[in-house]
Amino acid sequence: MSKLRVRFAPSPTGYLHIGGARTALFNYLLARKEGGSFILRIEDTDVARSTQESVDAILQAMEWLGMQCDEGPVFQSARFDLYRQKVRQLLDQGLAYRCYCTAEELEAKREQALQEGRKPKYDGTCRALQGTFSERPFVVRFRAPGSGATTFEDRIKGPITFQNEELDDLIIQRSDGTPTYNFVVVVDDAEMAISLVVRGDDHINNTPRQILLYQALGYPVPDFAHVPMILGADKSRLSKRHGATSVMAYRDMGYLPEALVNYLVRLGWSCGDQEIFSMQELIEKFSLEAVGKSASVFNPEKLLWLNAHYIKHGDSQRLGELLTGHLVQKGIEVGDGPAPAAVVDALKERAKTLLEMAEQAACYYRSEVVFDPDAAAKFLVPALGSAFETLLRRMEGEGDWQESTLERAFEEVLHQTGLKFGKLAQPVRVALTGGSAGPGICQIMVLLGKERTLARLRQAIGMLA
RNA sequence: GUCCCUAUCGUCUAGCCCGGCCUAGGACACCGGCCUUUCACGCCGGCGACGGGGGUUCGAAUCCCCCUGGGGACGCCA
Repeated sequence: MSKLRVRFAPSPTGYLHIGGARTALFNYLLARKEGGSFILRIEDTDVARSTQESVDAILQAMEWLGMQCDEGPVFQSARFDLYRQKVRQLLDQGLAYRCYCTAEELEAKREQALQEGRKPKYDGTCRALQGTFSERPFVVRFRAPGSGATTFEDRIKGPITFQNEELDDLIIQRSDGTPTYNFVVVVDDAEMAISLVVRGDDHINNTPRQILLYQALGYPVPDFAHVPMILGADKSRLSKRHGATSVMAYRDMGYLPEALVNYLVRLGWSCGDQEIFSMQELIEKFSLEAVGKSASVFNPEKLLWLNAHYIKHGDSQRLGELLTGHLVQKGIEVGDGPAPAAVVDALKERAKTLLEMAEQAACYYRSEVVFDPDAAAKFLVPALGSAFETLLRRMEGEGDWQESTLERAFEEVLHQTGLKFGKLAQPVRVALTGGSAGPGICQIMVLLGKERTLARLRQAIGMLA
């Protein structure tokens, strides 16, 4: 059996979409599992809409997700000679013909057909034109068979058949001389020896036309696997109005790539009851046989849960570096504050995203405490004045600033003041962080360090008076 | 309108191919409880589905047909 060759072929007309990322992932996983090749091809035949920024954005997103390709990126815009030659070949063999109908005429016919309830396919006006030369601009159409049927065995959906009469003579070369998608995708997949095409199931309708083209060009037909779409909560095609659809937007919102990868692959694919998969495990366990046939709804809540899981179990050092990035984004310098990794250790249980964690972490780095008005009003009450004084004095004299020691010191203060733990801890938490939620009170003091802890205690005493 | 795909809890899904083990399993969310120094984490429990109708069969979530619902395509976009 020959080696598996798969590809991901995005068009550079925007950022990498969540759906595209999942398709790419399926391809990547298969290639790695089978020891095959994963090829990246940039489909930029629409010169007007393709941009370098989009190419960069796609590359960046793929790298972030951890997918590296074995070949490419191959740019279709650099292969126009090849396509032109193939168009020539079909023309010479009479398998394609020139069509002089204008875009306006076609549009009018299409609308009329749709209105009359007919299928809006090309009526074949220029099909029989022979040896007629005209100076008018023309497109090249593929001469599709008008009868018979085209069948293929989809690796996910099973056998699919189309009656050829449903297909029309599609345009393979535009009037400006550039080739169109359905043509180049066939030429490239064949020339690049792609053995399996894994793509979104919105391409199912294109498949029979493409198979006909493979045959006309004398190429072997590859296997196909059409992956179901991702829908929004209202079951319509996933779009911006359902939330972020850009892969990189998730990074900016504080998601970990492993969480997105895990979520995306599990969406439409499963392996028993297992929910958590590392990339390595996915490579071992992924298979097209276990991919579902129906579309699935994108569920942000579950992605969030996975993200929380990976934050909880991730390496603190690495997470600390990522957290620093988010802190800087918020205009907060980490310079003289606690080590980010230590902050991560204190907060990893209570943040679902790194962005959330950055918000919770801000108070350990800012020089000024930002008080939550409700919390301050409730806990920073005058009656606590003397207890705070006692605590301040005890802490001023503490030479061993670490959690276990501070806990003993705190206990002493409780004993002296006769207060229950919660009665003092909560107000102190507000004094130290500005809010009423967070890590253990002594853990906070350690993060803050002696100097800042004392300063904030003094500030609070000032507020109580 | 035509063609194609599809159909198990609100959502992701297991089971379906090889009918009985399914009084349909897991996960997210939600609700309740436990733990607790706050917020979380964690743990325990609960709620909750085979779209409808016909067949086939001793027996169907599982096989067949129809209907309905949902999605996609019908571009000189990809």
